[in-house]
Amino acid sequence: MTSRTPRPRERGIPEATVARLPLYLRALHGLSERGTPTVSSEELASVAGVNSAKLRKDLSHLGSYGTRGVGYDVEYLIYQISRELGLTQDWSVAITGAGNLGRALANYGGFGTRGFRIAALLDADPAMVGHEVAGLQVRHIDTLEDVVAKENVSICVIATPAAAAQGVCDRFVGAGVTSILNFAPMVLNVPDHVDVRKVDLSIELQILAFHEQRKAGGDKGPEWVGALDQ
Amino acid sequence: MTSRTPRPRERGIPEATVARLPLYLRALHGLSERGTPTVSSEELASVAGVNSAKLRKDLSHLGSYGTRGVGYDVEYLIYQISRELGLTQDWSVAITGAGNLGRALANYGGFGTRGFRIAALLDADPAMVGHEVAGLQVRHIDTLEDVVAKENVSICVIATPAAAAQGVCDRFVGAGVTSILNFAPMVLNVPDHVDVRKVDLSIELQILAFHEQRKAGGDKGPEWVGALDQ
DNA sequence: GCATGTGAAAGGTTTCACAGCT
DNA sequence: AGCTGTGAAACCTTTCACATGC
Repeated sequence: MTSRTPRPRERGIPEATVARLPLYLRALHGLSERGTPTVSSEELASVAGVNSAKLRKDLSHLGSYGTRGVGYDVEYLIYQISRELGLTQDWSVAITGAGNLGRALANYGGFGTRGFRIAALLDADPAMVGHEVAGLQVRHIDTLEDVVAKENVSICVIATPAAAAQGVCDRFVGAGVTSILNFAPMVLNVPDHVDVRKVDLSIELQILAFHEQRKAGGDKGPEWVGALDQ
Repeated sequence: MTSRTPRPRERGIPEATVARLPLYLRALHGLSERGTPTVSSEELASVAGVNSAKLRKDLSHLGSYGTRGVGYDVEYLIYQISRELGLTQDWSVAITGAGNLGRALANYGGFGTRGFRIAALLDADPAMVGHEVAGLQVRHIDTLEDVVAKENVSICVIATPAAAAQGVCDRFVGAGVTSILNFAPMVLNVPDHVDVRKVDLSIELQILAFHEQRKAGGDKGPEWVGALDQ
């Protein structure tokens, strides 16, 4: 606990901003492919689905990369955001669970592109081992520590059944992995220095159900709950 | 449209709270299965992975469902949260895209359980139509409007390639759907009264990469502060 | 005694509106 | 003129700490 932060005066980019940078990056790649040289905060914000004040404030945390009266240079901004996110290097990712979801993730195109490399797809089922998925041979979970060490894995994806998730997580953490993306519907227990992000389908559905119920119930006069920024 | 059960504070549950209610619900179901009759905010918070002050504040927005000096009745709280989230009724869900991801979602157990029913799995590929996935026959996307009307679909899941997502989205919105869960890596354009939530793998990875870079980039000091708290 | 429920404080995020630069 | 970058205001979320009630 007590993370004192003695002095590391890192450039503190707000979490909310970090979470939106990938969105801007994607929008910029789209503009880049269309050959657009510069873009205003208004245009970029519109493509990314946020408002322009928020976009400008977000970008201001990275530095002054725009030109007043003109806008932002698309390629330059792509580079700066990529660098900030750590995408100018490649990250090795190990996926655990070669079921429907694991295979879907392995096949996901955007996965293997810029910044990430799938180092391995692991599964506990011997019958699954050796099968080829997305150009990778499924390896047995027993090789986890080997894979992490040899492939220099620093990010892992857990796509196992809930019952197996904590065990797999512990092994990854023991092997030195400090970033985990968890698709299993459960809360993972990890030491403080490990980052966990979770993606939970049923939670998303339940949140939608809540708002849907509000709309259907439409009693008094409170206006729409409306879709906020995506 | 008739008399409703008067609720203490039906109005204005904060978004942040709504997003955590499913977490509490899952923790409570776990306790319920183990036969636990009551639980304190401290215990429940620990299982759900939040701190107790936050949990109490969250629950206070639903009403006063605890007993001072004792805690919360597990079954009663499950009911109250379920009702608040709109899970005491069943919601029909249509999934579009019978690729790897769509099949993974259709097979996802927690999906078909409490509160949600998969009404249809749609795909644009004629070769895919008719195949059985998770006890459902894949139907052609042309039947979208039919399915929404006949099955009373109010929530849809988009698991198509990015290029097809906006078109599918427009058709769902045109058919009257007002809640969308989007897995395609793009920003959907919808009218204000439609709710969109997005799940984006590459965004999650990029956020992890950002933090991973921070860890690696800081001074070399191994700040293994490994406090197994919580 | 003990744990909830809640004002108040602290911290974070979004929006506003305009100064400042091109 | 046009658009960025940014203090300040408004708003939202989390945490604190303790009065309240079983």
